[in-house]
Amino acid sequence: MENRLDRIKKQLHAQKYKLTPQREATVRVLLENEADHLSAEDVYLLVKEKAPEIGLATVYRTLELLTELKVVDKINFGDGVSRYDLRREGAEHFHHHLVCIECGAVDEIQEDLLEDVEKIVEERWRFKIKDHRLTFHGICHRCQDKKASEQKQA
Amino acid sequence: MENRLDRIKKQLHAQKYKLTPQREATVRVLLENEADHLSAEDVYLLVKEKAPEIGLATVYRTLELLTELKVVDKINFGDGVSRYDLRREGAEHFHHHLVCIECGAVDEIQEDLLEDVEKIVEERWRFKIKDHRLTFHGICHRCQDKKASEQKQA
DNA sequence: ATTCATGCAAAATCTTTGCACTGAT
DNA sequence: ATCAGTGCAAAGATTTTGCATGAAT
Repeated sequence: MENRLDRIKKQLHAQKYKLTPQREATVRVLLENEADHLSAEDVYLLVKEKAPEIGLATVYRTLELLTELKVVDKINFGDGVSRYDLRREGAEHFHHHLVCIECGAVDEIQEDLLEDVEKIVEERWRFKIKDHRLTFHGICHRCQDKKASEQKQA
Repeated sequence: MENRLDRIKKQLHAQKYKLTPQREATVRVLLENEADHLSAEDVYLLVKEKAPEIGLATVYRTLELLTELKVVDKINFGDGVSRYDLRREGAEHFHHHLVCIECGAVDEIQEDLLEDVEKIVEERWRFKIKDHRLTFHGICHRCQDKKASEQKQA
């Protein structure tokens, strides 16, 4: 964990930004909640637990900065808010998401899976791909199981 | 064009909704600007040209209704606004988008391309896919050409 | 009459901005 | 002394909601 924080610190320094206590607290929250997909408000509340003096605007500014540096990716699942997701280290591309329309859970797919598709798109549409967003909406395995056992009950 | 309007009318009636003049004007705007990716505000301004008495709230309510009926898809390219995109008739899945980070143009890919990927996701993650969103961010062929000719100039 | 839909304005959200202030170089 | 970074409050932008009115059955 410390390693990743240090690495992020270096990324900031490389662009002449400082890792202030507020920024560090924000990054720590992101690292500690990597599996979640926190909104700015979510991050704010979590940071506030450890550093109560921080302002929401600072969180927004930090998240914007981290997005610029590609430390996090800003995503939108269609509810009204932006969410922030840490990039995995060494990940070439942004990972994909599975959004469950029953329970709202968001699972991640780290595998690329799009290599072939991207090759086709680059060739056939002559489009130079820099980034992508892929989200599937459907029913997660947990909700499928739950339904199946409910069927059995009846 | 009339055919599609009629078909949408039937979809509304099937769910006990009426195609009011305001809704019809909104649908017409969507049909006439199918290539674009209009925000609610965009739609509102275009509808207003033909039916100046319409209110913005009605446009929002109509777009929400059309989204529910899967006549349009609501998408978000990361700027702060939702955009509304007509589903192609007979299209099994929502189409994909190419967003140019230079000029902002949004091109569409009607081809599915994801069949193999979806099969893998359904099997390996046991996720029942109902819908998807795939957007590539990069440089469109027009901007690539522009850059190339500028290079030649210099 | 009843019901659904509308227009308008107000409210609710989410996000950004202005500004005075602080802290590190 | 400078300058990036911060907190707070205000402003902005987008979207939703309440309510009186209007249209259609």
